Amino acid sequence: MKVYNSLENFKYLVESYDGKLTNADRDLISIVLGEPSEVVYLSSSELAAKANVHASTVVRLARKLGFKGYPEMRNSVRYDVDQNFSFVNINQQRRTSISQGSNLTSLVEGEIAALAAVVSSISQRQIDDGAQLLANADVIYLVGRGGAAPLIAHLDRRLRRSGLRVETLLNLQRRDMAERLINLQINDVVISFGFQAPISLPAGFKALMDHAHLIGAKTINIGDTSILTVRPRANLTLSISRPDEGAMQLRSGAMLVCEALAMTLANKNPERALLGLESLERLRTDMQNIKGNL
Amino acid sequence: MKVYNSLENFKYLVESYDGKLTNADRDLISIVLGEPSEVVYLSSSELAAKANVHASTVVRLARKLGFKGYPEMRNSVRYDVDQNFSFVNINQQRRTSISQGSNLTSLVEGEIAALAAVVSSISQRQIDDGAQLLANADVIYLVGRGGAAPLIAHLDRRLRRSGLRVETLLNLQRRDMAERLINLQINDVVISFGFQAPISLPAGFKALMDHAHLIGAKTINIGDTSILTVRPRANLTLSISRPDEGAMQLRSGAMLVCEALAMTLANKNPERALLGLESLERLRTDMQNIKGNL
DNA sequence: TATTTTATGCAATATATATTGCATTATAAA
DNA sequence: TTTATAATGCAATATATATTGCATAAAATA
Repeated sequence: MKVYNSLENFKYLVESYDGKLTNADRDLISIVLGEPSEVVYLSSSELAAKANVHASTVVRLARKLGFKGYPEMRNSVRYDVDQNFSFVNINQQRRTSISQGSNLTSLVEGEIAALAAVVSSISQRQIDDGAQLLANADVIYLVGRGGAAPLIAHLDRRLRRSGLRVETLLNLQRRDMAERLINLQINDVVISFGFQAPISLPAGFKALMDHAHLIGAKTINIGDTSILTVRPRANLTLSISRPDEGAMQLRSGAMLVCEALAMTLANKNPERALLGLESLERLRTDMQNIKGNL
Repeated sequence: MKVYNSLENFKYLVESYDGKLTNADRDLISIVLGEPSEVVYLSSSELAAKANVHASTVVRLARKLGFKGYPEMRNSVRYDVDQNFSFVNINQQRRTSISQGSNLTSLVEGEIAALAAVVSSISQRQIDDGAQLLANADVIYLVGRGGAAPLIAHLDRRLRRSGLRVETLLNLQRRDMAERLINLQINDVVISFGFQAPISLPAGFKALMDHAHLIGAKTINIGDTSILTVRPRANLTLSISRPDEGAMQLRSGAMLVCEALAMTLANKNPERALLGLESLERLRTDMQNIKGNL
């Protein structure tokens, strides 16, 4: 994208324009300055209509102000508008720095932007729905491949502590997967993770989903935006979009969504969670009496 | 301007689309969802170029999703973008969800604060030092208990891809730990994780450190601020402080530090990293020839 | 593997957008 | 008011963007 310097700022150009500006020009300018975020989407004739002038006048104004034509003027306005939204700015900064070495600061900035993006891609409602599914679950299966391992490790631990029964199916091949899913029941839930689908979906994903649907077990898909495109669909799909899709190995956004699920769930039935912790404690003590630290 | 109802939300349309979405579609969709505020300004062919597909594919995707053509789809995205980036909306979401259990937005805010804190608790210098230690390593041992599992899973994967030999020692008891560490050599590195020390240190942590120092292996400790208090000290200690110390289960900050280490390392000896990826690729192919998807 | 079905890129075409010459109208100066 | 000057709209043209039929390539299926 072309980088405009401050001298190309639309308002500045109008202010410092030396020649005469007609009434038609004034009308146009006041529309551009008054509702720039609308104008960025308008064609020359649309803008002209808004000001009750002819498209050619729009083009001529752009010329007057030093642009090559109307599209160039509109780009300038677009740039001005985008500047006002700091989000966009952060994203740009990150993209440029990501290509270089590691650099802790830029990494932090990037992840912060990724987390900020979570709010716009997932709604609280979806989290609540997910937690409800889990709350009713008998056994929860966590299915995924390599990149999802940290997510699965985290969710596994959190769910167990909430007193739930969890089975993790990590990096399994089709046949092993089938073997492990043979006991899938109607009240179970399958959470599968996938990034950059269809590359990193669990092996035999389609069969897995079909089987779950047949049995009547609920399914949840968690991943980046590519998870939206896989079929058959899960009962609930949580897709986390991030600005630099694919570039980054970290799944901070997805991790956070998992945590939100776990937290909401723990809040939902605190008795069960307490029970889970108690039995964990008991188990610990018992183990300790047998041998050393757990 | 046309008012779109929620049913026209781009993401919703993708999610609820019944037919098949191809890889080209996926690429396009992930660009649209990943950087919507760029996409709103793009023509069909510009968007196509970004996804390395042909403009016609863009038009056809728009049709698939129920739009009359590309311009209509772009309008929908424009509407989505305008909605999401308006501060009003964000505030609304916060207000409605704050009354309920977990609250995604506040979770996001908390994690963002935690990440921001990383920069002030860890220096680039420490990351570089850590990467240097790892670069010289023969075998890298990752040692930790429950809460560190996601961190270890992530680092394990990343380091292997950089062509390093990794041993993970997760949730082991003293005797098993001893067994696994019997081969520790002078050129090896032990990374141990601990949070809320001394509670969640690996079992037999002290013995582990003593042994490593005796052998001459390097040691790195990663954890929250409590890791600073354990003795004996590691050669390098990376302690990540977070504002709400202890309250949170997520180790986003620590995860980020691990990623920074991995990235710096990968940058340090790209040849080795390439080698790692190559042999991974070869292994994959070989496995595939034997049976199904890996 | 062979065969069918589906998706894709290319190139031709259609449509939308932008620009310009010219006639007309509005504005400014005498 | 008259005349000169400039601005505007109109319609023609140029350019950019979008769409579609068709041949080929890729994927799914048998």
